[in-house]
Amino acid sequence: MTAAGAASPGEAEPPGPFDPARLNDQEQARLHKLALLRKQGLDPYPARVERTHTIAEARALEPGTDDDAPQIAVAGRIVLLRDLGRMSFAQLDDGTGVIQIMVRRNQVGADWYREVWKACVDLGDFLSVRGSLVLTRTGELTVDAQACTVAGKALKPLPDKWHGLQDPEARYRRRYVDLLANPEVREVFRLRARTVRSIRNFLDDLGYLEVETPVLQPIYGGAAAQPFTTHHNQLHQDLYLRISFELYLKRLIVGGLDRVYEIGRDFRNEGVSFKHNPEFTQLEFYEAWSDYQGIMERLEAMLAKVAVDVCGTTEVAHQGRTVSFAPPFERMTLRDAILEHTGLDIHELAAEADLRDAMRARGMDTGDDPNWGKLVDSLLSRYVEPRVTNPMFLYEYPKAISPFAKGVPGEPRLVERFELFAAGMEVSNAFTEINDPMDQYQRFLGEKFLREHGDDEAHQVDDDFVEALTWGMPPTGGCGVGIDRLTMLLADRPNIREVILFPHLRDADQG
RNA sequence: GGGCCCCUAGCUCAAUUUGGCAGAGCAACGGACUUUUAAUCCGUGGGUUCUGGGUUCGAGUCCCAGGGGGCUCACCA
Repeated sequence: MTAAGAASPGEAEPPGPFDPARLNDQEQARLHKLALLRKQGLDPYPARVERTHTIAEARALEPGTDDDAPQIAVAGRIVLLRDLGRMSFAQLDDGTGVIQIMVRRNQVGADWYREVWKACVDLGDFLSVRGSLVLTRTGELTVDAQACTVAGKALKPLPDKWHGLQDPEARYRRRYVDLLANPEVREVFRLRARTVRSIRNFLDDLGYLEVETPVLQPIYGGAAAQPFTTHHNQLHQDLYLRISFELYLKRLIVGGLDRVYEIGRDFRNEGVSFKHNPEFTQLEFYEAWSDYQGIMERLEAMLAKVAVDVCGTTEVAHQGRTVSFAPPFERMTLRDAILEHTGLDIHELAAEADLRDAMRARGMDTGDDPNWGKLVDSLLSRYVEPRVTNPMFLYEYPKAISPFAKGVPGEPRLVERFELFAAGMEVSNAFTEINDPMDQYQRFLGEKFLREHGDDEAHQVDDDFVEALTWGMPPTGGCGVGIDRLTMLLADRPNIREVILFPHLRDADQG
């Protein structure tokens, strides 16, 4: 860091976070112990300490007695501490596991035991312990300490050792406390990482190329959503944070990269809910010489493999239900699904006024939906989506809400598109991509019309993308998958904030 | 954004129904204990009851306003 005294801190320095007046009794006690360690010439924050084995490695060793016991050094955070006269038991956690240590006065020396161990070491501190790996009388694998070193003093008390940290707000705002106090939370994020790795392996093995496309975009598109806006000062250019990768990935298909995918962050300037965070992680993959049927099979195979890689089975427990990722997934047209759940036939009710009247006649709220497509979308998300448990493909979508999907031959109102639903959520959205530049241009004009008539999620015209298509694009299928939601499913979490390390929250400042 | 619920010690929670000394467990501090397993036992300290107003002799509790969070509806993926 900066040279000491560079800013000439004097007595006028504000007290800061270590002002005893701002600390509770426990924090003051720890601060005092920190000073006590230093007074004894011990560094509470050494750069390195002895460690021969991770705790997981140590647990795999065969313990001994006396002379034949393995001599090891482990290190970790003290998560449990029991004093027992002139000895103590503690448990260390290093992220690979937990192991018990035994600190005996006769072994470590009476002075050290009294002046350091009893006087300065707290629950929550990091510690390095060298000693023999033995079994205690009750058969617990234990490091019988010969020597200990404080490896990182904690100045805050640990949350309740039994209940951990429960308050959701505290858990999200200080995720590090959540992670250190609630080991099962660490597992969620390990599972999330395995999920992403499994997806990468699946696509890589199929010859897909992983790419990265711009997050800052002059024209946003590829989904129906409101963007975050930002500005490039030097270039005097307004920019948007991407709401999807779609239009850039398809430019790569034009360029001859026949199988591409990207895993990254999308940003949508909209409400938050149990399944919505303003920034979220999306997978999009595009495959030339495929179509929405081919993509359906790809996705089915991918999710079945991911479920097995991550959960060891295709039958995944989620919130008291079982979600089966065993292929083939159920397939149903969107029309049939809506018909089944609402009794409304969107093919018959093909005019906005007719559909709106029919919905109102059934007491359904059609409030803010500005057009026919949005009404269909409402029926789907309100009456179909919540009722789907096992993965189900709904296919053949209205052209009116699908500006990038190719039309179904002979069905002027339908496009070759599907969405995958599971556990009451939309998990994926895919279609046969439009490769006819004139068709795409007409779709953009249609979006422009909607935009001018009150649909502020309708697309901007992206002339540059249309031009890309004029250079020729092969028949292509493409797909987007919500990684956070998939993780919710696989990790059996009820809420997207449980699978995002630092979910978005309001400012904590008080007014 | 709407509706409902919540915010009390470092943590987990009581006390709110019916306004009357703000409590327990863990953690901390002092003590006992050399094989514990959420160790046990004895003792001690610890509070801006989210914030600001109001009603009242008296407010954690009732009323108003604000902040944050949760659930839910709307919207989106």
